[in-house]
Amino acid sequence: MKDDRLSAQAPTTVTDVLNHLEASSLRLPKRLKQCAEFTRDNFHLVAVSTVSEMANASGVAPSVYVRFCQSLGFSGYSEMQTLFRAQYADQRPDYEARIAALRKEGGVETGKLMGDFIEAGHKSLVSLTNMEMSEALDRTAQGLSKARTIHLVGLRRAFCIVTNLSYLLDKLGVSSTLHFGSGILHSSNSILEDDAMFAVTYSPFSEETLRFAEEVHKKGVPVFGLSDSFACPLKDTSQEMLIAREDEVAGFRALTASISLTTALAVAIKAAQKQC
Amino acid sequence: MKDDRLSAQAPTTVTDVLNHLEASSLRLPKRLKQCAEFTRDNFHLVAVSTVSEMANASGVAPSVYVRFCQSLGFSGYSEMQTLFRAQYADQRPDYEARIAALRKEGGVETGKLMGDFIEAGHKSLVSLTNMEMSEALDRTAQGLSKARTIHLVGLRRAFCIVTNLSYLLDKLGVSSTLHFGSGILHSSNSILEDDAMFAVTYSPFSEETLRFAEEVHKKGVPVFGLSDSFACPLKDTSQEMLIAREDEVAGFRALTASISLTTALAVAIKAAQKQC
DNA sequence: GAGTAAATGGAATATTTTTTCCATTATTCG
DNA sequence: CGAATAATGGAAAAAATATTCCATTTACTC
Repeated sequence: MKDDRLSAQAPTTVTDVLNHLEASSLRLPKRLKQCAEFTRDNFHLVAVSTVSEMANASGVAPSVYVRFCQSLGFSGYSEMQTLFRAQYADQRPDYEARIAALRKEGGVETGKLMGDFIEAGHKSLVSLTNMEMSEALDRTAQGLSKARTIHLVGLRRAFCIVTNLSYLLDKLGVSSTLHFGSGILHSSNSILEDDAMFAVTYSPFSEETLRFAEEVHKKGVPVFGLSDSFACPLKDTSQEMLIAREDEVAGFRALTASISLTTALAVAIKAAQKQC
Repeated sequence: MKDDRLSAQAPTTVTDVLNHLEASSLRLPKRLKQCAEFTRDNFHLVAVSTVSEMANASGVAPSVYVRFCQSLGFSGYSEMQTLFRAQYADQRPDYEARIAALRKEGGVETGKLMGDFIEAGHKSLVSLTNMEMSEALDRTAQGLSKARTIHLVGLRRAFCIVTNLSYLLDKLGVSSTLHFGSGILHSSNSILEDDAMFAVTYSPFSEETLRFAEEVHKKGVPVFGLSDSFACPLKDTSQEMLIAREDEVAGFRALTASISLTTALAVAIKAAQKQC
């Protein structure tokens, strides 16, 4: 608004928009400021909301929200929304065009790669969204919260997940033990009856993890599992099974859904402990 | 279509829809099958696309796509889209209502928690989407691909990320060393001039990681950094800096964006090596 | 404190999007 | 092979959504 040269041309990336909001929100009039603040804090809603929804949520009239978009340099809400929607779409024509330059300079088309992984991440998160999993997470948290110590097991790809869980539980003051390295099976003596186990394994499932879980299960210790598929044999030894289906890019799967799920799990365990 | 009782009432979760698609897609007529298949593979697009877009992408007329939605039990496309959009929105009225039951039974409101982390995940991924980061990732991959061995450093929260990267690089046949535990500083003798370092630290930044990176940098070894903020002191010692801003839920941050970014990085490094 | 400029909200309009309808084409079954 | 049923695509109608316009309010300047 202050600088017409800047606002005359629309931002070309989401980050541009956010930076712009950060910079200009101070000297904006009341209602436009409300738009700027709400949008800054909830920018992920632009792609899936109508102007009216954004305007209501910001506490302003739809016409004001449109004017807000225009003050950012867009022709209106639709144009801004298109930018925010672009990242979800397979076809990113604009994006592709801009990447072309990179490719010519001998780049490895990394931009496309990152876009693909981001898209896969969104997909993984969407498929994580469902009631049954919420309820399973709740029961898992309840079960694990009763344990004296939670034994964390996961090898190879899954190791990163239990590593993260171990850090979080430690920070939250929940007692846990991280099992790793070869010969984890031999450590089953250290697991007592009032403990619990959280085992993670992805397809192709780790024999070692499965056998460890089985052994512990036979001792009467409750086992809780996380995997990427319902076909995981952990379901036979687990009291409760969490599934995080991860979308793949060129044969590689980022653990996006798993890390969100287990972070939520850590907080839920703590919450469940507090309640007792 | 075959069973009117089933299709008469709309699915209430995204997973319901996907399961339904899985089950019924075989015996569907040609065009509806196209809709089912495209939607199954690209369900994340429903929230951000118009019928025409979905129809075009499926290779059918808009009217056919609407009929497809109706065959799933929805009144039309709009109703189906509302379901897919719900998970992005702060206000999940329907969802909340269903969770209420859980809460009463003494649950810890875990369902809400998981929803919050999923939403935060989407947000983190959205803010990761921008050109500059794509280009920085590309340069980082190029730089690291030239190293004899990549030294991975990250403590506490960041450890999970380097752990994952270590696994991926190993699987890809790229030489790397994972540094961990106390006294990592002493291991700097093992880092040679034609190596490179990838250091990860999140706010509040780990002194140990920063000093390690600095020391290695002084030896003339290229350092590449990943953090959650531009304020990270790693930028002074790093040749290139990657930023993954993570959204928080109740003071906790899931490493959603970081894990997507580093998974893409691993693949990009391999791609860069192949090219030389 | 009056006059001017900017900001605002609601209503009217324009545009886009969804949905229904129907004529045409394909498929199934006798 | 022909009749009946189902499926399809295009176009018209309906609905929802975005945008503009303007009267009113608010803030600022002198």
